[in-house]
Amino acid sequence: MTPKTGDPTTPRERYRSQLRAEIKERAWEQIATAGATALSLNAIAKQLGMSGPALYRYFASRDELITELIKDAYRSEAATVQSAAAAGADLGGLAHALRRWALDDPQRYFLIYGTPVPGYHAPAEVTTIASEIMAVLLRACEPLSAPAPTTAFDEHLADHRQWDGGNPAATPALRRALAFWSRLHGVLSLELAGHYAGMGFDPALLFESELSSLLAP
Amino acid sequence: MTPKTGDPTTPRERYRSQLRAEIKERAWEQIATAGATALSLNAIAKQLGMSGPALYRYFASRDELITELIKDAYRSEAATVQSAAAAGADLGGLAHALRRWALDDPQRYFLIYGTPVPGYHAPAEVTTIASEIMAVLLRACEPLSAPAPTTAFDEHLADHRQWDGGNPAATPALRRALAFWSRLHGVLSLELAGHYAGMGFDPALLFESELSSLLAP
DNA sequence: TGTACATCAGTGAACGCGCGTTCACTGATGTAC
DNA sequence: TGTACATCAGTGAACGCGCGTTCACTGATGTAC
Repeated sequence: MTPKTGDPTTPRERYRSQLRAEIKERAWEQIATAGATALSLNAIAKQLGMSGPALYRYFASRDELITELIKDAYRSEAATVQSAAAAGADLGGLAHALRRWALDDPQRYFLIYGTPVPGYHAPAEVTTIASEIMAVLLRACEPLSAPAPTTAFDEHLADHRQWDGGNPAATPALRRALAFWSRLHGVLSLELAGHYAGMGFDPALLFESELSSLLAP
Repeated sequence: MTPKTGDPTTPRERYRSQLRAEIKERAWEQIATAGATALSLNAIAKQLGMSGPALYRYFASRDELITELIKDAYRSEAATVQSAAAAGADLGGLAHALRRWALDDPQRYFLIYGTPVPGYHAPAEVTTIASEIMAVLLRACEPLSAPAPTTAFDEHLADHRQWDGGNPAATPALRRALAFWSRLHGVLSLELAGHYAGMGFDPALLFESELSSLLAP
């Protein structure tokens, strides 16, 4: 009957992880409102109706909180793409899932893909998750690979593929996955930052146009 | 002999604009080192060997300084693309010029294309410069437009082109310019933010690959 | 079931910091006669 | 050319602010016998 050590089901531990989650939620709200650099522990505490120092029971420092948020952002992106793939989505389906994920919370998107902070190094776990995401994209690219002429970039890739985790994919699939990833972020980052705003067309249609350029070249 | 009012050649005025320029230079150095949000007037003043309040002779506030830096960033991008075009560069030449411009100072790139600050609205001049840049890209796209089949996005663009300043370009050229712009920023933003870092291939070759996808589809 | 003790959440005061910005003032530079 | 005045750059003190973080402490919750 006695819970094992570390079992997260004792009342105290449930309360702890619940409050941790609540702190993160408020942090996301703040980031959405004023950007990640404006995130303040004291402000979060005030919103939760408690004093600033109380948060130190749950996060060792402001930096640890932000690191946790970054990890969560990566995890949610990975979960999005993985569950879409599990539901049988093809490359186009993944693209739409990723777009929805990005539009759902632009500041979460920018926490990963926005302006890098000089000197900041992401935790190791992030690299792992990023390559899991790439692996899903890569798998979705394989069935599309036609026997197209090999490019100079293909040859380069054949010699430099530290990133596919020993995936036996052909280099045309690698190239397509990289193009997919890049074009996707091209449209998304410009759209989310508002750079299409004055132009009057619907970014969704540009997204579709870029997507179709990837599905059958 | 008496200089006209506002003539920037009196010693005092030359000194003024020189010191303004020096302040901006230090500001760029700070941004490159610690990011734009860490920019501090007091720190700049200290680097220049003067007291903090002295800077208020040259900029009304921290916000005005940052706005000025953003404008300068846009101006330097426009100058880059315009002088390349004036030197006879085609679309590929413009792409390389833009890439060089971005790599030359990543934080300057991110000041324009990085994480947007919620609530911040760029000054009107910026919109003007942005559309000048697009106009150059558009002109470079026109000679490339083949009589390809019209897409759904083409039709949409035909009805929504507030952004080309009355340019009579055909919609295929518009579409190509938008794809060019988006793919360019896709590769550049991912590269400059270090997202290709763990992958081991040369981003320059991916850039070339993406570029060639635009030149002759 | 009740008592004695350990664990832990949260508080309030305090520290030191650096920030943007204002203000009255000094001293040098330029202008007018 | 020299004197009287206006302009303007830069200083140092000061204000108020909010930040992250530490520390000793209170009071509630859980644990052991």
